[in-house]
Amino acid sequence: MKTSGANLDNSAAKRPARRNPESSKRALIMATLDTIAEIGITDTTVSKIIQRAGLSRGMIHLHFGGKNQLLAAAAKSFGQEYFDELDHRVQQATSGPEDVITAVIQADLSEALMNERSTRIWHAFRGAANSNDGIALYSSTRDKRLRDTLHSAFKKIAQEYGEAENSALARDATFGLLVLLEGMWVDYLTNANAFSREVAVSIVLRFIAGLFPNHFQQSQS
Amino acid sequence: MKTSGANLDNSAAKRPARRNPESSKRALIMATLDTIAEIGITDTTVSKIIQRAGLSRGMIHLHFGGKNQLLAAAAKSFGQEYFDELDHRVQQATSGPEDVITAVIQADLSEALMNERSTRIWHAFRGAANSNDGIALYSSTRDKRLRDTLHSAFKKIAQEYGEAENSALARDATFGLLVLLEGMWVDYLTNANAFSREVAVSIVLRFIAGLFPNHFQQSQS
DNA sequence: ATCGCTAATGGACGATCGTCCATTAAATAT
DNA sequence: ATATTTAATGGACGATCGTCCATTAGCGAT
Repeated sequence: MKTSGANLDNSAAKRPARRNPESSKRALIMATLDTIAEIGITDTTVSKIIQRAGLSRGMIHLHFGGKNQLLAAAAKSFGQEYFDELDHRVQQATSGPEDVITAVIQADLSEALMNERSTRIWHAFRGAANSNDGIALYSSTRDKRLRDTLHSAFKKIAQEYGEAENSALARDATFGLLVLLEGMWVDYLTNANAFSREVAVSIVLRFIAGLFPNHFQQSQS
Repeated sequence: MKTSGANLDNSAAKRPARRNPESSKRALIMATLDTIAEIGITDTTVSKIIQRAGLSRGMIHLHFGGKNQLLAAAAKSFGQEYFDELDHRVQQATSGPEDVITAVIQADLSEALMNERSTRIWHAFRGAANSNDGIALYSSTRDKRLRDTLHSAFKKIAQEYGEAENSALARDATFGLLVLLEGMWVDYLTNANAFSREVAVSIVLRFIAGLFPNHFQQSQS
C-alpha cells in the first residue's frame, strides 16, 4: 500500500529489472504521473517520485537532466497515452463524419480516457503549463488534435446546410464541442462520484443536434 | 515592475498603513492572489507573498496561522469577489428568467469576471482543492451558487414545454450551461489571446436555444 | 508622561527541496 | 579471465521551504 507493487512488475515481466535504461525511464514517468494524480503536482517532489518508482535518487538527473524535464517527458507520455486510446476507439467506427464525431464524444467521456487519474493529471499539467515551457508543449496537444479531427468532420456535415453559414457553422460546432468536453473533464474532476457519463453524452449530443437539426437525433424525444 | 506599487496604495488611500490588522490581512490576501496568478500556486511561497505585500515574515502566521489557511482565506475572498461582481451585473436585469440567464452568461464571460488573472487563480484553486480541504470549501462555491440561480430560472422556462420533460429539461440545461461556461474558462486560460467573447456568448446561446427553441433566439439566422 | 496591549518585525530553526558527483556494479568486449 | 563501458547508486551540498518566537514599536488608557 505504501510504495511497492506497481513498479515491481517490470522485474517480473521479462526480467529487465536492472541495467535497462528504457525500463527505468518508463518507471520514472509512470511514478511521476501516479504521484501527480495522487497528491497533486505541487507536492510531487523528486523524493516522492523515486520512492514510488523504487529507484535511486540520481536516476532523474541521469536520464532526464532534471525534474522539470522529467515532468515534460511525463506530459508528453500522458498525451500519447490519451491519443493511443482515442485513436483506437475512433478508428473502429469511420463510416461517416457523424459516426466519427459520436465516437470521439463517447471515447472522450469513457472511463478509459476520462477517469480520476487522467483528469487530475490533465488539470495539473494545464496549470503548470503557464510556468513550464516543456509541459506547455504537450499539454495543449489534446485540444489541437481533437480540433483538427472534429473540424474536418463537421465541415463535411455542414455542407448539407445553408451555404452562407458553412464555414462559421463548422467552426462554431468544433469550438463548442471542444469547450463542452473540456468542461466535462473539469466537472468530473470536481465531483467524480456524482458525474454521470450517460447524462454527459446526452447533453453533448443535444448541443450538437441543436446546431445540426438533421443529424445527431437522439432516441428520446 | 518588481514588487512595489500595487500594495503601496493602501498607505496612500487613508493612511491605515501601519497598525491596522484588517488592512494587513487584505494586503496579504491580495498579494497571495496576485502571486498565484503570476507564477502559479506551486511557486507561490511565503517569501514571495510577503515580499509582494511589503510586509514582514511573521504576518502570515500571526494573522492566518499558516500558509495553508492564508490560501484558504484567499480562496474565500476570491469567490466573494466573483459573486459581488456577478450579483451586481445580474441584479440589473431581472425582468424574467430568460434575462437572468442571459445576464449570467454575459457576466461570466465578461472581462470583469473572466480574465487572465481570475482564470489562472480559479484553475490553481481547483487543482489545490484535491489536497487542501480549506481551499476545497470555497473553490466549488462558484458552481453551486451558479447552479441554484440557473436551475430556478430554467425551471420557470421549462414549464412552457412538455410536461414529461420539465424536470429533466431544466436539470440538463443547468448542467450543460454550467459545463459550457467552465469549458470557456479553461479555453480562455489556455489561449487568452485567441479567445473571442462574442463567439463564446454566441455559442452558449446557441446551445441554450437548442434546448428551448421558443426562447433565446439569436439575431443571426 | 507612563503604562499596557498588541500589531508588527525579522532572524533562527529544522526539514526538505533539487542538483550533482564520486563510487559501485552489471553487462559487454577483448 | 580481464578490461571497458555505462547504468545505477546514495549521500553531500547549498538553497529554500514554512513555522515559530523573542523583540520592537505604535497606539489608547490611565
